Amino acid sequence: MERVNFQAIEKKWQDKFNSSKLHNVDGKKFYCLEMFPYPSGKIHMGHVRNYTIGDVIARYKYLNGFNVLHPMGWDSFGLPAENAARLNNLNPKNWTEENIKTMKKQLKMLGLSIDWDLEISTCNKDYYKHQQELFIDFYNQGLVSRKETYVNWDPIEKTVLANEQVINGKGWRSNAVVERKKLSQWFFNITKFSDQLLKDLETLNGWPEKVKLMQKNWIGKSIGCELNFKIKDLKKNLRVFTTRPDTIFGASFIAISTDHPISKNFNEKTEFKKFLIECSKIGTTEEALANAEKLGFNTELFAEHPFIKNKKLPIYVANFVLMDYGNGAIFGCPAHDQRDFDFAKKYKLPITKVIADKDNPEIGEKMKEAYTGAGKVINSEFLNGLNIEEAKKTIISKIEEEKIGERKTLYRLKDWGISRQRYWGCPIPMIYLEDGSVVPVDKSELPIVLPEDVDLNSSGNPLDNHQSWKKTTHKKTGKPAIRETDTLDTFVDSSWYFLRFCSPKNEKFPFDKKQTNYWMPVDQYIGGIEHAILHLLYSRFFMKAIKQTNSQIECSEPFKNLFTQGMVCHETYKDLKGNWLDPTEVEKTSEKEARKISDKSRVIVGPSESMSKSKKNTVDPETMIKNYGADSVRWFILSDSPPEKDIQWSDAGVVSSSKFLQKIWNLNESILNNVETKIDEEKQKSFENKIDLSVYKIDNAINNFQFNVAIAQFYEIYKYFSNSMKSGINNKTLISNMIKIMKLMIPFTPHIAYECLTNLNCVEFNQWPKVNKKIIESIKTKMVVQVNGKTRDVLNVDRNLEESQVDKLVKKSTKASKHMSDRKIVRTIFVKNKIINYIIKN
RNA sequence: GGGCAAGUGGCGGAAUUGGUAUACGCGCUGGUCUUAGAAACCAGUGCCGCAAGGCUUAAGAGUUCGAGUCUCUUCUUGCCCA
Repeated sequence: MERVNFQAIEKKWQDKFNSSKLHNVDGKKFYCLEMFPYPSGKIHMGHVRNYTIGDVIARYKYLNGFNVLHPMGWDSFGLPAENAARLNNLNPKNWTEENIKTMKKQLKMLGLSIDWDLEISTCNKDYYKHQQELFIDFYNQGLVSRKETYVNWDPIEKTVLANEQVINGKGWRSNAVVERKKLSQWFFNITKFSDQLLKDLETLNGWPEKVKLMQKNWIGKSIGCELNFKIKDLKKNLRVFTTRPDTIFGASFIAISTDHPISKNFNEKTEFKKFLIECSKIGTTEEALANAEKLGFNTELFAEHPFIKNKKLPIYVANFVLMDYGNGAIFGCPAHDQRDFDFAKKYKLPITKVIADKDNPEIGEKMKEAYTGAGKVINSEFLNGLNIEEAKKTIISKIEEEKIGERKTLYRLKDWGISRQRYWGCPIPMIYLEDGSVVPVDKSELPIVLPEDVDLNSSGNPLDNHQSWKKTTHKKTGKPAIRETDTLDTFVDSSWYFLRFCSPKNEKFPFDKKQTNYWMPVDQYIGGIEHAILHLLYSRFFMKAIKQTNSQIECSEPFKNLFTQGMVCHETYKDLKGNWLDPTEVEKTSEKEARKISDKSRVIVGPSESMSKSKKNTVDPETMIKNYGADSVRWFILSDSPPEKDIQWSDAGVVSSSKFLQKIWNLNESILNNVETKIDEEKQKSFENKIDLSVYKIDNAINNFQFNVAIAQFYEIYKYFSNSMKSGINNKTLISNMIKIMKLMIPFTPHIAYECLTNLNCVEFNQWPKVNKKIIESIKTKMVVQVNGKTRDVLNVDRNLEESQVDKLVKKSTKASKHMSDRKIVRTIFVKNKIINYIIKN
């Protein structure tokens, strides 16, 4: 048999793929989109997985008559370009463009069905010009604001990070401990859409529940109320927010944040200064505060309980109260909040139980921990006997009645800080006038182009250092002005790229309304779970903000269906000195053992982890494609695990994929050279039925994103097909059924599939085999025969037989009847086409 | 600490959604071919048992004619949030 020349076949078909589109003009539209890559240099296996999954869907939909949009672009602004440029003394633009060139070539090697005419790159001024326009639109709609705030300052990247970019108190990219710094920053007012972003999650039926839940928690809606506590000594009211107004009778102290205005009164006291130093040692993240020991400073002030006469609550400044949530003040109810409980124990404050706990009757100081479960209200005068929800309603009405507070909904979601003190990003189109006011630049002056002659080696923001670029004039007045030198967070770039793909060449507008309304929303979006919150939430915000600024856009949710694929993992290797080793430096000697190829020294085999450069456990896709062919790589990455789960990369797996494709190739060859034996009508019919059943199963599997299951079907059908070759089936039938199978393979391994189809003289390639439901209905089915719930026989019967017919067949078979012998049948359970179960008595 | 997933052979995993548990692939074992190896092909491969048969989906209980699937308890792992 001839060996497949993967490289030659792939080259031939890729030339065709690159100039063809998945357009069926009469078909229903289908927008298939994978998260676009950051052009870091080379593609990695994660990209291969992501884009292969997308390609299967795009090709599948196309073959089924859909008019498919399948674009690709580059998320090309960002810090790595700046860092790399500095290291190599290059311009970030050149570095980025080189990477794009390489990666585009690599993506093409995979045989993806991408329409490269739609390619966009966010660092291109043709793209960011429109982004600046959108920024101005948002500004005019009141969706942009400038605020002086504490920011998360990354000391390594020398930039501001969004809250979401701080992970465990460290920068998401640099891993440096984040500092607190006060700066004036630009914000998108995403919180104006908090409720809508939350509510519309319910309409996203095609999203994984997990992602929706994560977004819901991130938005963090909590319903509660604000209420005033009188402080007699200061002749002031202290306003607190609580989600548990039902526990008001259990209040035993008040705690305020260190940044609360009242705390400022103690700034001069040495005791308080000491306390502040103690607090600052703990750090600023919510996590650190939650885990830290609860610390308090007694102000020796007292607040009056609003419902218990003469009850005075001591006011503490506490380290676990945050100024930017609610009002920076809470009432402490130790019996029903663990933090309050810890605090009360430490400062010997009273603990009053106001919700009955059936399982733990202890009260007061005898309680071992706070009780946060359900129960009836006790010790609470007019609230007694109510459940928590009823009590909340009652107490809030009472509070509103007495005009000491009101119902209030609070969100955890914060406005989106978008200012970055970096060079390689989209310039913010704002200017500062001499009178101190800040205005947008005139739209006719867009784009505000990034200068290329910048000094990246001096410290600080290169744009701020660029004197001639900074200086400009205000178009309206002709007066001198200074440009904003911050650039936009790169998450802004990726928050609307999917809209730009609908009309990427439109010079006048960010997007053509007609095209956008036709293609949007994205029918299938595919990407990593790591973007479950940030990117997806920002994109949803953008869609809503754009709909608000542009009434002609109809879409309000950008992604109809979302699929989040798992990561690609590989074993990790270390030498005896503890240095990471690349898989290419290592040879496996057994399941758990390996040695270094160079000096045969022992290698420590570590657990399989997500591929990363730092652990050196990466596998280069290009090498794999060159060794085994793109189809083999695609086949393997789809076959070994369900796409939503992590996959273990295995070289043996790719080898076996490529072997299987070779077998498919051989099977095609032998069909073409087959010498017919005597035709057996019966066998021929059951052969055709079996293939039809496979069409159905594979079609089903693709629809459910079970590519691994679909591929298992291909293995089965291959075995069946090659075993049936010599058993009385005519050549015409063999060829027409092989054509069906090859068409089914197009989405998975397009090159070899199209090549085989050509060899089989297939006329119409691009049509998915019809799932023949009638034939599937007529195929014999297996009937399970059980006695007392235990399977005793399996009968191959016609479909839709009635109980009596099946019963006759069972009685004929000895296998099952011997288990019943002469014993009495008490009951028979019959499920059509599935099972018959006899219940017998001894 | 809270929330959400998940736990099936030596490994990755499948199970028509309550109806034959272990499909398919990897690995392993034996065989054919070959001077040898590789490749290819054939057969076997959950456990106990000569067999008939019995047992088996993290552990334990429950619902059901029937449970990997539903309910409860416990354990373990992963992810997210704090």
